[in-house]
Amino acid sequence: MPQDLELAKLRKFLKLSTKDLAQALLGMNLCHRTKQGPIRGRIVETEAYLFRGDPACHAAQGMTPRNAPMFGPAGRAYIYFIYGCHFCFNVTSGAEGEGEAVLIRALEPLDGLEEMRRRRGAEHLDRNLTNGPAKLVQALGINKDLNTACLLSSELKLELPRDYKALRADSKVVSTTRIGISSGADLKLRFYLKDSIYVSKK
DNA sequence: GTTAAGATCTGCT
DNA sequence: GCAGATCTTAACG
Repeated sequence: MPQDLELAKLRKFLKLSTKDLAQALLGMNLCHRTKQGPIRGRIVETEAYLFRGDPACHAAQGMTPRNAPMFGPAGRAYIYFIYGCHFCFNVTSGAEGEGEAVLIRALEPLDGLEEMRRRRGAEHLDRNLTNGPAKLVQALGINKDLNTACLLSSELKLELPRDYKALRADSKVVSTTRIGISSGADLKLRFYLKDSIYVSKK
């Protein structure tokens, strides 16, 4: 697909509501172009965090220095540090001024597997390289410098694969409650591709 | 200035 | 299955 057409389609996706975008992102690719070559994975699991009615959202109490990217335009990176040792990566979403984002929770490794293994340290099964929000950040070499980066034009990009439509036609999307939160625990805002073996948890 | 909680992962039992 | 690692953020005094 010509690049400008792909960009136009991606921009359309970014106008979706956060909940719809969280589902639409399943089957898209995330690619980090590093000095060691591209590291790429297909998104298989996401969670939506909403500005209104969602106490688990980082932006639920309004804008702070940390969550400011969530209030900016859709399609940027929101990267934060958690538990003293991990980073998580989100795609900002929703209208400007509304603090919303989609947490990317798991990828299916596609390219740069050697580099992923190196970055993850130990000898890992392929499915253990990127089946968790902090794991995929580590595998792709995403760092805080990429916070607020545009995901259509920076070294870290969303891609619409050629087989996106076909893949989505074949794959069922499951929605469940989100992982690792205590407030807003009843909201079914986690989505994953049903048959993927690369999700963080069934 | 101090404090408590946190959208996790790993290794050990 | 559970505890420990490890530190930023934001709320509170």
